[in-house]
Amino acid sequence: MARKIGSHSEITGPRIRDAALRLFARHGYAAVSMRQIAAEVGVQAGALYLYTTDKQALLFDLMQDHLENLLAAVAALPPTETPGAALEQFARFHIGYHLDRPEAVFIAYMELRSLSPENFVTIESLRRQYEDRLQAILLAGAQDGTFALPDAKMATLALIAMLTGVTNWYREGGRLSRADVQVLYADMALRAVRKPQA
Amino acid sequence: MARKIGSHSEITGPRIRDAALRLFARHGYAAVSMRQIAAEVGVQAGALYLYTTDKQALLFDLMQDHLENLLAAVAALPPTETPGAALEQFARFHIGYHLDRPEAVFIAYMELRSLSPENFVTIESLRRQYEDRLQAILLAGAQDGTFALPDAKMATLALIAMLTGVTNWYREGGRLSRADVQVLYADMALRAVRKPQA
DNA sequence: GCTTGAATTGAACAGTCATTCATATAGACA
DNA sequence: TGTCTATATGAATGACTGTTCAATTCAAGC
Repeated sequence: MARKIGSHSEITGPRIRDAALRLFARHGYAAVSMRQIAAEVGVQAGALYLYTTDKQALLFDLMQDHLENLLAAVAALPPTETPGAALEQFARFHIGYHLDRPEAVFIAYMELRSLSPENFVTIESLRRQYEDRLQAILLAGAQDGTFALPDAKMATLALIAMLTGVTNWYREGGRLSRADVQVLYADMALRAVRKPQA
Repeated sequence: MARKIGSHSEITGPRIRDAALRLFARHGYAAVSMRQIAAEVGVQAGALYLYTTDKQALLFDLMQDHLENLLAAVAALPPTETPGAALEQFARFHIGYHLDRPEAVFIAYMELRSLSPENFVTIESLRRQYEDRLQAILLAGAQDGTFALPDAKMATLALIAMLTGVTNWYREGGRLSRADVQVLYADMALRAVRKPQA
């Protein structure tokens, strides 16, 4: 059989990426075979190679797309008046964006070790760009006295770890709503770095 | 060749577990073959099966041992006077213990999905027992007014994610010493949950 | 109706996988 | 010195791996 009705490149391509995203997130890159991905799409394994050069490229493209979208989204946030407001905005954005894409987030943080060395460099640089946005907020707040930070880099990584951790347990329809979680995490983040009242 | 000088069960067994721990942490359970583990130990793949029933049991035993040791260690901490002191002690313990065993920690948090369903239940229960210790501290502090916690369970998970994140970036001999990191993280954890001065 | 070409198949390739087992070895004990 | 046995080998098993490619199918354009 060849081209079926409604089964063109524009459809199969995204479906392959969707399936790979889901399977990589659930079982891990190494544990997923090209045949499994193909089966999920309803296609033979050979057909995947019309849409990706190899398995590694499939992973890399997923991670790169995710991080570039993340960077574009954070860059499009409206300007804020104070470092405190900026941190709150960042925390809420981070939580919201990550809760919308748990699989992509999971892969981007967990499958770094599955990348080839060259691909790792590229992805790591994107990830650092994102971290730098938070770090800039923290540094601005340290300068104007809003925040008390013995070490800005460490605080950045600590906050990102805390905020990203939400994807480990949050379940739609659970006890807490998305808005609840956004408010509570933003609040914890602020308290963790804000200078105590003198 | 058979038994070499100084190569008995009591030596080979631990060496296999060490090699598996290191390789699983670096490349992931699915990406590591029994032959790689055997090669690391300097033995043929078949010999591994004198020490483990299969690859899954190897992973499970590593995780179970780690978590049981962790629980025993946290249970042996000296008693504290106040919830604030307890949280500080817990944070410092968590950081210190985890920095000492980055590989075991990494595996215990990352390879949950590689466990068989029955094994997952066992490991998940151990993990929850540990989280419950932190949650008990937070609840005690909420009760006596030390902490301000809209949601204790969420705060527990947020703090653990933050504290555990240290293993992602800490490197021996880097800019910050272990003691630095312990102090700074404990401080951030306390500030994140302590009731603001009225 | 015929040709073109994109989309897909399905078989094949050369490895690697976890696991098993008959066989061999060497240290311990008699 | 000879036997026993824990320890290990290395070959074999059958299944699965990522990837390639000639052959096939079918929708669209003339």
